[in-house]
Amino acid sequence: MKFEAVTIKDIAKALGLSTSTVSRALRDSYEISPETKKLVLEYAEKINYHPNPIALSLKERRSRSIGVIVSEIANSFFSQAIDGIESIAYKNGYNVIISQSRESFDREAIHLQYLTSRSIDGLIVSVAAETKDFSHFKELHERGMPIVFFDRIINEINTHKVIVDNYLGAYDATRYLIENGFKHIAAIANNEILSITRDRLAGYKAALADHNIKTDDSFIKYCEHGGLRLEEVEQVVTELVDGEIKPDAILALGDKLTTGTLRILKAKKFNVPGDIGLIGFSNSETSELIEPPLSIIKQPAFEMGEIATDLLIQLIESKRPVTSFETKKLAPQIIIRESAKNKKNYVEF
Amino acid sequence: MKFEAVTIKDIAKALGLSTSTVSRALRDSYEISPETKKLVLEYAEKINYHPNPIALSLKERRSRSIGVIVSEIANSFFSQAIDGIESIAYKNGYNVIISQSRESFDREAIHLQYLTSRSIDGLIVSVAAETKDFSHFKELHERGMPIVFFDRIINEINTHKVIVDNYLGAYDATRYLIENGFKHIAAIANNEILSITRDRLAGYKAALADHNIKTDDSFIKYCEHGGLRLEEVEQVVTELVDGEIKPDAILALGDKLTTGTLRILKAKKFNVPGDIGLIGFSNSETSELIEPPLSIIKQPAFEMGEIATDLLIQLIESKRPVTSFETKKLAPQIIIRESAKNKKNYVEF
DNA sequence: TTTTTTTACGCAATCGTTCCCGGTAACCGG
DNA sequence: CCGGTTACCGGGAACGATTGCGTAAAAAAA
Repeated sequence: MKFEAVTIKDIAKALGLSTSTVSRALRDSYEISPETKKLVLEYAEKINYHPNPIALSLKERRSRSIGVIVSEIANSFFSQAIDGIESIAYKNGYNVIISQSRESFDREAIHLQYLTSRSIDGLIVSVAAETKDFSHFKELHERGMPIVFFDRIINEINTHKVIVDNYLGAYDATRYLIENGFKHIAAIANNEILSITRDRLAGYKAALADHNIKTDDSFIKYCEHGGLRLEEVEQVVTELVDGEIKPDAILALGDKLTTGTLRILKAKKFNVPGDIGLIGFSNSETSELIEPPLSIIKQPAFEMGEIATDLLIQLIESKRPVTSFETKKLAPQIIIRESAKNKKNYVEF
Repeated sequence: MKFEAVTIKDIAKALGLSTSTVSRALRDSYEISPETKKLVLEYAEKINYHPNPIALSLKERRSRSIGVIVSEIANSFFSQAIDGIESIAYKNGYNVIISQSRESFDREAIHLQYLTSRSIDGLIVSVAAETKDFSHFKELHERGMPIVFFDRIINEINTHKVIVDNYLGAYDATRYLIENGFKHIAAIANNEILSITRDRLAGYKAALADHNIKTDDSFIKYCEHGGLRLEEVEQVVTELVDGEIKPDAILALGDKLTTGTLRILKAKKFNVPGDIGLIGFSNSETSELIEPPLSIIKQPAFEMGEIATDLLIQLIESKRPVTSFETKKLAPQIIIRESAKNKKNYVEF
């Protein structure tokens, strides 16, 4: 399984030069005569020479590759974000190594270990739903690994972060529901410890409070694995609709939770929004094709990936240690469709 | 931005041994005494030594990474396939470098160039819709690069391939439509040159022929970019519904085409399946939530990714040149829902 | 005790590049 | 003609790991 072999040595030998000269000629050094440069360049072109990136990595002690850890690739939000990551990385000559935690702490730790042992230059992470202990990230960060968090961030680690205004997204969505006549609004959230859960629930509660609605803790449900398993969504939805006070609307605080909730509501033969209104965070490409057309809080996933990667590459390529970090907060996009419209305003598609 | 530095030399120095001895001790060579081994192993463990994969790659002339080229990551089919690829690659200690052609021939060629210059050990490809000239793949393959094609394959190159039975999928879907009373079935396909287009259209035509329905060429429409741009879908759908004979059902032969067609039909206020029935290839996670619940021909994307990766790794790690190749053909899954049900059998969800 | 065989380790080359030192011309001013 | 630039180029040591070969000391055989 040999594959090509043309190295700087081959050029040197063929042209009767030393490897140093060839190397310098290729890098356009001033101490090489124009004629020699031309000679080398032309010959290199002719035999289709390409510098061996592995040898370069070894020499420069950098791999020009960045690691990415997300919960799952086959999720609209993350695949769009990866799209953004990949595009910026490519522009800067980096490649991207992706791994999936599937919301599991153990898998996350293993992949983290694996990635660092593969000598990556930096890391982009959206933490797993299960993760409550951040010491593995912390230790790595303290040892000097550039890390950028996005979406699900960690306050305990001081580095660049990229998020949407989760508070605002949840606040506005909740406000919309209230202003459209929904009175009993339940929330289905991810794991309680997650940054996005905290921020989004805060927005939800604030909107209720601002409209003089008392927050009912039994109206807030958590899914440990972020709805990765439909059973947990079924569990909490069942609890909600079987409770003494049935909600008339649900705010779903995660991609999988939004479609999952709709799935369960449909299975239980509830009319949405007739019986229960629904709005949720989602980056699904087909949200408007869904029945009923889904009201969503959409994150600029592609852009988030781009920004995170830009920040990471800045970190990696910075000459002196970076001490001041920023948290980029982008605006979510709220799209109201039938699933969150009040019965009296409801129009058939 | 220094990050760790513990090498075999550090161990050697600390223990007063030579690097060769340390290396051999770590690899459990028989020529090292048990005591020395223990010493080295324990110290390595203590200072958290990990072999530098880049140095290894240089020495062994292999990078343990595989390249993947797909049209876009943020597409259910491909993200599921990548999921499968990633899982097998990870199990075998490979990492995966992903790039997107976005159906463009030029981007595909550039990425191919980039990937090979990054010294990958092998390649998994689903070719871009635009690609009519396969010489870049051919040349690479002839120079010894292991390649596995999946989904959109190239007959001209003799290597492992992984596909679904596209003929069967299209045949059965068409047959279903016919048997349910649809008479004028149009097909919307990808670029004409694509393997999946050829196979799927062949299945479509065969089903029509087997039911004594004449194939009408004006009923077959092509989208150069596989529906990546909604305009091209709009264009062909418009042509179909404005034609002298309006189809009463549409078979969409690609992920983006299926949802795209539905989008356009809805925009044009057509009732599906009342006015026009619809079935298509799709791996969308939300197909049953869509209005109307979408009938789909689903590919085992994850499994395809797994198999392709398995085959590729076999190729890479084979001692002697592989000369006999196989084309794995998996069964598509046909899921019939309301969008393809005849009016008279149609039941409201 | 001497010779042979093991045992256990070190030296140095290698993978493809870069880059620090030199070194050798040619050239120039005085 | 000589010292000093300048322009060009080569040698060889890295980067981190593996590995063939050589060899000292210890163990076994004679």
